[in-house]
Amino acid sequence: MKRLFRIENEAGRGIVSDSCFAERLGQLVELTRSEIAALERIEERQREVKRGTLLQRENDEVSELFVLRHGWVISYMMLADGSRQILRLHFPGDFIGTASIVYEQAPSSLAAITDLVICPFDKRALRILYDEHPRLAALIFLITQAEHVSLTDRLASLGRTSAKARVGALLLDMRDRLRTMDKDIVDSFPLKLTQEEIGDAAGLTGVHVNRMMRALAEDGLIARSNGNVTIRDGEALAEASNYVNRFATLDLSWLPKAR
Amino acid sequence: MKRLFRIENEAGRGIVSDSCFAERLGQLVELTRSEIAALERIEERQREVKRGTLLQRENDEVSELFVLRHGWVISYMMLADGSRQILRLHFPGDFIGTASIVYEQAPSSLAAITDLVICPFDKRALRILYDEHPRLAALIFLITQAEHVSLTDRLASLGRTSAKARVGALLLDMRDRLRTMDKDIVDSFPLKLTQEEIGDAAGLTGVHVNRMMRALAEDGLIARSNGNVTIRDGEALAEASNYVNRFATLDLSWLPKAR
DNA sequence: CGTCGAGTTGACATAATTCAAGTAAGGTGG
DNA sequence: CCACCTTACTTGAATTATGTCAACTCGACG
Repeated sequence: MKRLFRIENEAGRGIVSDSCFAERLGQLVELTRSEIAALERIEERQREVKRGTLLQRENDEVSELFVLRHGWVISYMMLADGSRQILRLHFPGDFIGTASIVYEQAPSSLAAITDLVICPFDKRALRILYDEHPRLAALIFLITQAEHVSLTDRLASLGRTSAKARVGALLLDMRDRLRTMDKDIVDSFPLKLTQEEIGDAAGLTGVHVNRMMRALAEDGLIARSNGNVTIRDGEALAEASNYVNRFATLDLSWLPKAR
Repeated sequence: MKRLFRIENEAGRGIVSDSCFAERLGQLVELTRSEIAALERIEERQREVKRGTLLQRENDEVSELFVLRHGWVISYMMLADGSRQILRLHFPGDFIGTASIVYEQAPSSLAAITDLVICPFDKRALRILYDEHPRLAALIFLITQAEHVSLTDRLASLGRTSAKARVGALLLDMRDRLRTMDKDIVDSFPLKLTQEEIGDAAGLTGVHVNRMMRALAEDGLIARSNGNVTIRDGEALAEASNYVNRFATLDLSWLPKAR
């Protein structure tokens, strides 16, 4: 039997239902029974995906978006000269593929960095939410707006900060976002990306990422050991990297009433 | 008497009502009478703003968003070292300040590059749209998603393209976006930004922007005369700058029915 | 007529890339 | 279980793109 009501677990999060969407949206507000039922109805069966798989290819037709349940995903664009820009790292709980809501052809590719579990959702189902569960539609809007602001921070990072700062900001962002879903993570986490991938995210070469991570380690700001990164002085690193954690305070006050 | 029905004017756009919002959303779909009435009800009186005014200051409390009716606005962030990243240029028809929907404190500043006319709108009114006019809420979502994809293109531009390409892409973006609202603009437009401002948008210094614009002119891709820019070979410039016009095709098929 | 902001240009400094070579680590087949 | 192969990481030297600093021009404006 599905658990339909919010239960506080040790992490302080509500476990709401088997639905990924309900799980994600339930982090922000307490969902009603009818909202949960609606989400379960429109959600397709969850799918397992092997590491390295391309979930979505740039310019291909798409009509699905996903909630990522387990694993890491990157979204990226390829440029004419063969270089790659990683637009976003996606962690468990994230909405992915939301750009396909607006375009029939995907503006970016999505690739599985690790084995995944994803929950697909046809974008046409959004209409049902807008018609019958306005609060859920508003929550999805709200999440995508927070993503927007986060992207804005990255733009400033690439446009106006040093290589060292860009790498530092990326690491802090990873730590904070992983921590929201997994309270076991405090300051250490497995860095599942290659240095080249970090470079493609930060607008640098892999070689230079290597030097910058070394430099950060020498400064005592981070430590590395067999694939794990530890933030040793988060305050100083945030200061040096111009990093702000945007996850603190979302304004939910304007949301419509639940139905 | 207000004109409530869509009328095709010489530019092929529907003139819908005195409401800025209705005007903007009416570009995408044919609005119903009740939708227009709802927009007019929640929209505050339009406001004139002098060039140079700060509409919104980073970290200040905000609860309004705007539609820009006339003039140019920039949104930007300041970094700790005093450098500035311009996040977005805003032209007539744009929604501005949408990030404040999610946060109580503004994540970025908004400044008037020219004299403006803006139409303010309290974010709490969004609730009314979600409750009573789902299609309008969905349209706003759709517009912000298109903005998101556009930001994504800029990220790739800053992260992975040369200074010349960044300046080229910025100029093409300006041309295309100005053209959507003003059909008189074909390939020439007044460049109301200083070279330093262009630099702050492209992640470059003003001095280097100067050199790159000169280089683009020498290549025959653009021409400049007393504050105006002309795109002389848009195809070649787009090619060289890795620029794609994303305005072509928004997918409206999933929108809920009008009320 | 003088001042001020913006654009222009040159010389020099520096950050990041490129190229190249070598090392460590993990996975696979015999 | 070892030998091999591949992939990622590391490091140095040379190169290039972009930034910095400083001086000069030009036009707008009071």
